[in-house]
Amino acid sequence: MGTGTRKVTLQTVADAVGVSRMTVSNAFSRPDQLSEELRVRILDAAERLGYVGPDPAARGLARGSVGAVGLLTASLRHTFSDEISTRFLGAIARELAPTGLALTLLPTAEPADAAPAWDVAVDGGIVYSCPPGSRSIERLRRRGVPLVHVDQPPDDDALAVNVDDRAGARAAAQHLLDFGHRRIGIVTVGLGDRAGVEARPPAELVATTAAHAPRQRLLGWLDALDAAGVRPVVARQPDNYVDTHLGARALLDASDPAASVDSVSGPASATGAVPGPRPTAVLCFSDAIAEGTLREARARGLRVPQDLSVVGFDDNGLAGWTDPPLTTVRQDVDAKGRAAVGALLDAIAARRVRAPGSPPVRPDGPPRRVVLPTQLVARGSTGPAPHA
Amino acid sequence: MGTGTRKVTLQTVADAVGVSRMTVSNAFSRPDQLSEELRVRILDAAERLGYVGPDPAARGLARGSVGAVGLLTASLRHTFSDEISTRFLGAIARELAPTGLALTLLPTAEPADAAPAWDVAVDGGIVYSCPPGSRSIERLRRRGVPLVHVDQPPDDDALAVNVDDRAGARAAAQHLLDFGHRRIGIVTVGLGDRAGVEARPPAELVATTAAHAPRQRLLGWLDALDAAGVRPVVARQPDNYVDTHLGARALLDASDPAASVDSVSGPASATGAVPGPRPTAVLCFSDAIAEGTLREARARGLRVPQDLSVVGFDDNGLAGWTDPPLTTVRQDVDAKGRAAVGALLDAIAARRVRAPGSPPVRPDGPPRRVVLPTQLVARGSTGPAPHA
DNA sequence: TGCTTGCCCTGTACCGGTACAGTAGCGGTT
DNA sequence: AACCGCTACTGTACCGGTACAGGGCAAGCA
Repeated sequence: MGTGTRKVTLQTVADAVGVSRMTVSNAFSRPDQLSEELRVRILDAAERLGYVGPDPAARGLARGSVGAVGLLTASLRHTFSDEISTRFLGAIARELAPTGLALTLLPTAEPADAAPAWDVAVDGGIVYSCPPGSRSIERLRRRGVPLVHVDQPPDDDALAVNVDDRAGARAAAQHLLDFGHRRIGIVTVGLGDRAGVEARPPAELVATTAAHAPRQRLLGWLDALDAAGVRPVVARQPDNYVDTHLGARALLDASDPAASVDSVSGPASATGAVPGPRPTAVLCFSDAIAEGTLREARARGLRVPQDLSVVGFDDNGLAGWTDPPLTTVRQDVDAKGRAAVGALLDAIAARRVRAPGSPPVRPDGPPRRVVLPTQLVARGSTGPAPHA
Repeated sequence: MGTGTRKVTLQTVADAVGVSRMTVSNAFSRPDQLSEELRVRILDAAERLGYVGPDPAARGLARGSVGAVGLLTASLRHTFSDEISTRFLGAIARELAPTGLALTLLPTAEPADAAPAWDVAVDGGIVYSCPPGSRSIERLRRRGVPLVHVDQPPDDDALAVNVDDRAGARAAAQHLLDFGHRRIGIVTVGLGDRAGVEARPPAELVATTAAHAPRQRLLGWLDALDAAGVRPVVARQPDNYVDTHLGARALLDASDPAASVDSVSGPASATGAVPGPRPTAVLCFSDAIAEGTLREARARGLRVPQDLSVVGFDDNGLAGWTDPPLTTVRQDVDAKGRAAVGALLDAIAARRVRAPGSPPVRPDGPPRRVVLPTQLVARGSTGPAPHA
């Protein structure tokens, strides 16, 4: 108990038992490398001396792997607010659990860049809804850490897991068209932080939308609408997880029942979105926004789906419980997590056999790229277009 | 490009530039230790050679800190399903972001104990709703890693952040009593995985409930109910995040309108919960369960609050949006996260000045222990007891 | 008896950095 | 000229482990 209590290390235990340091190491990390009897003796001595086990940092350095995978995501605030992101995280955690790997949430922000190049050791990384080219990602890539990109625009040869957002959105829009809707609104994100209605033409909106999912969904909606000659009214929904009705409010505010402009008249009016008759249906970026739209509709005395059809996206846990239950596009978030973790574990394993610090290129076969399907789930929030 | 491409390290760069290894290290980690001109030269050379920066594992070992804090939680599946846990995680992440520290989700499960003592390096840990005495926690504690316990039963001298669940629950129960309710149901978790009504006396239920929050809330409810001589009917809600109505269903199934037993008759009937008249009010462990209870009530044609009052707990994001809006007990999850991270950062800082591997005991002052208040939020889901 | 085999254990050589205590040079006092 | 205090860089000594290639020794086998 003197002041000179040096840190207890493998050596301390080795000396106490009278074996080599290596044997103590094996007692903890490779039980099959020594006799059971000696192992027990060592473990007892360790317990007695207060040795808790190999220091993870040192082990990580020596082994070249640390037992953790990183999650790179733009904003964690964001990630924990959105139900789909959260469920995705949960799926990852669930997949990782049996492997014993930890999940490290890496800060991508790098607030003051002056800060020391903070960097945490990981054996692999999942890049999720993260602006491509971020410095953290680049660093990991160059270091040869296996990365899996999820819901990201296709990068050069990188493992990727994506959802067929575009096809899902297309199906959603087609669903409305099949019901006879011709005046269709869109409420989506990624176009700015202030709610409002877009005057810009759709093509420009696509170009403006940087984030992957919003862009793909917009593309999908437009695929179907363009083919039908329908030009939608697009409203901006702020990236805000409580006021999910603001986009719908802007959309419905913009419609002037007195106006006679027919939005079916095609892409003629170059002025963009002008006040027109109220849409009879709304395509929403997410179920959360769709739910806000339902609230907004109710607040205005609009019946859903008689007066207004509403389509969501994701099929989150609430979609089936709203009133009316939400027609939406389902994505399998669990499958996404499974695929991501699976691919990552494969890549980590492959790296281990090949070379400890080998080049980041993958000479063998094409990079594994998964695209998960989406599926339209028709519920009660959509119905035939009302007679004009 | 030859096969002999050795790993690029500090030394590689040092040799290329013609300086000592230490100087290269400083160029990355302590820019003020060398002239700007040389630093630029070194950084350029590093870039050219493909050196990405100090290896985090090695740096962690040498520095004694890795730039990450751990989150120890019983089941991550659990943690990501519950909105309150999720928001707590978000709050932690938000607090951590400006510090540049990563958040590592440590697996507490240790499935096959035979697995190598998986252990990831962290500078500190937050223990959240985790069975006390878990091996991972114990290991970190003995290693001298600062830990903050959140929503955990008070441990021996450990930093702790708690919420005054008991007072909140007491207030909730008192609120019902003030409305004249005497037949009160409780739907809570932690009593088993099958929905049903408890026959055991309340005292035993308290003893059975191991998890901290469920126990404290139960204690709080009973504080008020006991004082009023009311004996509640307790229903078990499985720890299940989709079928949140099962507890309420069991509770309401158990009530037989024909029976004449009056639960106000005090703790006389030693047989425990017998079919009695339907409760006029329900105390729920969480808002999620309260929401399920609202659904169940509606499905049975019970009006809330005219026929049945419902109280939740937590004041989650949905509580204000249900129909009717939920009376609940608010806890400030953000404050909880802030307090936890604050205490942890203090402890980490304190450890650094004291000694790198000093004893885990804290000789100075009493351990910092925070208890955050709760607050009853009365909304529309509670009202006067109906006339019998 | 001699040779192989396999089990246990040990010695050496790293893993890739950082802390800390110098040392050299240099402009400026006294 | 001796002394001082700076700034800029260097050398050494770790940080606490693990991989891998032996080496001693008893059992198995011809």
